[in-house]
Amino acid sequence: MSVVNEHKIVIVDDHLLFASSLEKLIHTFGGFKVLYKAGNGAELQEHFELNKPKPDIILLDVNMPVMNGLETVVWLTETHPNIKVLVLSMEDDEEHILKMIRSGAKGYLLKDIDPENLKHALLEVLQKGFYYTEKINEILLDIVQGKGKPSEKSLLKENEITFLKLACTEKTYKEIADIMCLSPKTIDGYRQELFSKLNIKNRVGLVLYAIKNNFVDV
Amino acid sequence: MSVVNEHKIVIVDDHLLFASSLEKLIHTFGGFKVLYKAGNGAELQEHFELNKPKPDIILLDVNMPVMNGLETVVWLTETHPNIKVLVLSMEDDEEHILKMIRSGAKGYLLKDIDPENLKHALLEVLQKGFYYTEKINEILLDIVQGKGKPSEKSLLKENEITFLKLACTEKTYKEIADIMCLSPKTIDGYRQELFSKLNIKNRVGLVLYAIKNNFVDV
DNA sequence: ATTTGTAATAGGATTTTCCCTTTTTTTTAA
DNA sequence: TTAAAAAAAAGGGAAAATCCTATTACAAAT
Repeated sequence: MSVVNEHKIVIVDDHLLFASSLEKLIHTFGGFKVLYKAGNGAELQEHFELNKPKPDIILLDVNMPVMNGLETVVWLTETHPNIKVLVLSMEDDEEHILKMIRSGAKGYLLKDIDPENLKHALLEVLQKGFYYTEKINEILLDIVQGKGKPSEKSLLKENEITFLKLACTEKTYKEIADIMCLSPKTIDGYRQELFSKLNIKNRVGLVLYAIKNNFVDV
Repeated sequence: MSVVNEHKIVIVDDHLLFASSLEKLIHTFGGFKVLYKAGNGAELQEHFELNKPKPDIILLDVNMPVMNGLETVVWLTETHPNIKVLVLSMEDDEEHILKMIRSGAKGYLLKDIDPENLKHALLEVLQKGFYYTEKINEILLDIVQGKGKPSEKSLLKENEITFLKLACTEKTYKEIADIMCLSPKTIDGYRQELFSKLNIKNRVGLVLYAIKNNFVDV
């Protein structure tokens, strides 16, 4: 395979060891070349600003410091729509998957896949423009059919989510109201609404729910 | 390098993609051979029972299903003390690090290290029998010197831990008092003591602390 | 027997949370 | 533009949580 025909890949992952290892793996596939690696979205932007050659595919991690996967895919979709973004993640929940795909990711791969699977995904995304694993397809299908939890997150409104996140701190509701520039009474309303929606009794329930559903990190 | 002189490695990680990639990386080091990979401790045991050749070094992930890193390292230390276990983890908190090292791990590497660093670690562990990164060394030193939190868990008394766990439910303190067969005022005492010890302000802080420190599962 | 230390408990005040209902404001849609 | 819906805000009260300072019970040490 001549150099000009090699497909260009960039890896964005804060785990250097994984990124470097992955690079070696991809080289064994043949036909692919890893241009460079970036530790997060911000680093990727820096590379782009230096006018380095642009990749055909970006393999993107979700959990990263500074500029995470979601922010990165949003930025990429806006500025470089031709680059195919394949998300590489350990999270297999609908929340994450949906968010990334909605934001423009062309595929979502779990990190426990077979190497051959990755190779296949790379080829598919070049050929068809997208690639979803069976598992991801199932989840997507469930959602389309209204089964499953159609992104339970959509059950919550924007402000409710903001409140929910703040409720997972040691701030009082009054302080939360200040931060959100709303009346404490409005916050009390959100609280009540969430208790009812989520069928919980108190703020501890709120915190547990938020953590279980990845609204906040522990 | 002749085959007989190659150092034998086994990778235990549930992320097949990472394990496979890492294998390729290690092959580029030269002098090392990955015998096989296992998805968790139980799989590793199966391999061992088949009387396959034993590795010199095991690269071990912490978070795995079925049989996790800690259980695996405990088992390995008991049954195969000659095999050097290097932990590969994303968790950089003292809890995890200490637990693994106390259980017999010969080194603890974070997954964001440089590939050269891994090579160095592999060589060191063979030569010296152990390898700790600077960061890990610092943490260990802090603990030896009594600084840091020497396993904060011991800081909490039995009853305080019981209360802490119950505080992570939607029960009121009165209900918790009933469950523990103590006066609500005693519970209030535990509460106050924990707030002071852990430097937190309210029950949310209690819940967050308990989850972070694995007193409860989410 | 007395001191000492610790766990359990109490009193009492204040703040925060929680609950139910209603009103005002803003947005959306007809 | 007007009616309907949604979001924000409020009143008022009860329960729970928080805080600070004692006091009692009991075992260990002197």
